[in-house]
Amino acid sequence: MRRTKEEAARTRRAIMAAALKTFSKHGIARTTLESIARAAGVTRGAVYWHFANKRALVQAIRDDVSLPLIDQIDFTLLKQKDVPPLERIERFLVGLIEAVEQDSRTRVTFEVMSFKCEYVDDLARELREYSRKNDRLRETLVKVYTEARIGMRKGVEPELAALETVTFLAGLLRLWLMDRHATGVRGHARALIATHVASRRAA
Amino acid sequence: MRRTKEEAARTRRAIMAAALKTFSKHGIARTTLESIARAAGVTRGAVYWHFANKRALVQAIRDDVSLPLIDQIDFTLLKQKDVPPLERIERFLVGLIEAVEQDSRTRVTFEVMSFKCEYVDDLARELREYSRKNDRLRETLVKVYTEARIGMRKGVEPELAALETVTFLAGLLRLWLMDRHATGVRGHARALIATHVASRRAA
DNA sequence: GTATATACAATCACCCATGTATGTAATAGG
DNA sequence: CCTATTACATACATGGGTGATTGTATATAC
Repeated sequence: MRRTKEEAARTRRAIMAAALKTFSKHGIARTTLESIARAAGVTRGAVYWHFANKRALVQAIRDDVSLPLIDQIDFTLLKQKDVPPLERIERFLVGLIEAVEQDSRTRVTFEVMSFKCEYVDDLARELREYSRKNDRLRETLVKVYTEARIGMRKGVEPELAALETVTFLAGLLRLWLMDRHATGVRGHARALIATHVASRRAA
Repeated sequence: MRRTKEEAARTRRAIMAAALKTFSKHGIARTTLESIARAAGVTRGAVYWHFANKRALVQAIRDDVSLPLIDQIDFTLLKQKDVPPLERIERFLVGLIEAVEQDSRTRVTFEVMSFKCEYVDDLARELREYSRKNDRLRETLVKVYTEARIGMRKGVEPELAALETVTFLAGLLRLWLMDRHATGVRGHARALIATHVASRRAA
């Protein structure tokens, strides 16, 4: 029963959505392609048609949220020259939190990648990529902090400040995702970000 | 061939060591009890004798490093009343980094728990426990920061400062563990910690 | 209009991990 | 010195997932 190209694209998205949901419930490793297919209302044949294997599926889901996010990051940090640099950094951090707050697909994908994924064998390279992304972000932040140096406290080196912001972001995202009942970081994310950025500002 | 109690304890430790090594290579999910047994020079019978199943093994490995670490934390932060509070916090952070730097068992265990473990089904409670540990650490830090208030910059609330330190620590550990080739955070951990604590100090 | 590629479904063969049950030798306890 | 328990090894039963193959109806291209 061959479907229209449009219908095929829809089943592809349905498989990805079902996979994400199942990954979130049972983790990537314990999720079988059969269960994904069932959740998507298709058979394993369809899954294997659209994706070579589970790893390719994971990759597709991952890219689906991370690629547009990266574009947005570069835009916020580098292109908005009319916004003062420190405020650009604050907006960037707030923007990321808002992304996971508002878009459930982004949030759940991050949850899966953070807590329900074993970075091993073939997936180990994903971790290295993540590391490189962090490094590129750090370099970008160095530029922005250098640009902002006039309004910053003395003794704050752009390199260290950038590294600390990357560190802060990594921890913030992790704790935000872990705080399911909003008793900890979730309620204070914006205040935390404000404090973090404010600690660079000159008095 | 029944062994002495001492020998039995040794095989138990050998199994845990072999398991940790294999978990680190292939992740928890893809590691079979058979491969652990082989790596430890025993059979699956021995593994099942000492541990009910894989989950119990993971739990044992985890507790083996985290329990003594927690004791040390409380001591450093609360008992050392002769050390000024902000310095206690710095020592605490440095102490954790030194623990993962110097003890390979601690380091690899953290690596496995951070990047090679899916927190799902039965293991989901481990994540909640980790969350609670973070929360207790936050409360402890609130006390220390309150004690340190005299020497701190104005406008720095103990609650937010504590939350930010927990956030910083989570990110620091994660990035430190990810930085396998010591090109990023690993070389600057102490400087980062110093900067973080310094950002609370009054000028 | 027909051929071919598409978008799946259905079936098959295989391996592999788990849990449990049983065997066994030595040791610790009395 | 004797017995029950310990500390494993060995053997067995079972289920479940994967990848590949085959089948098939229908778009789509020509």
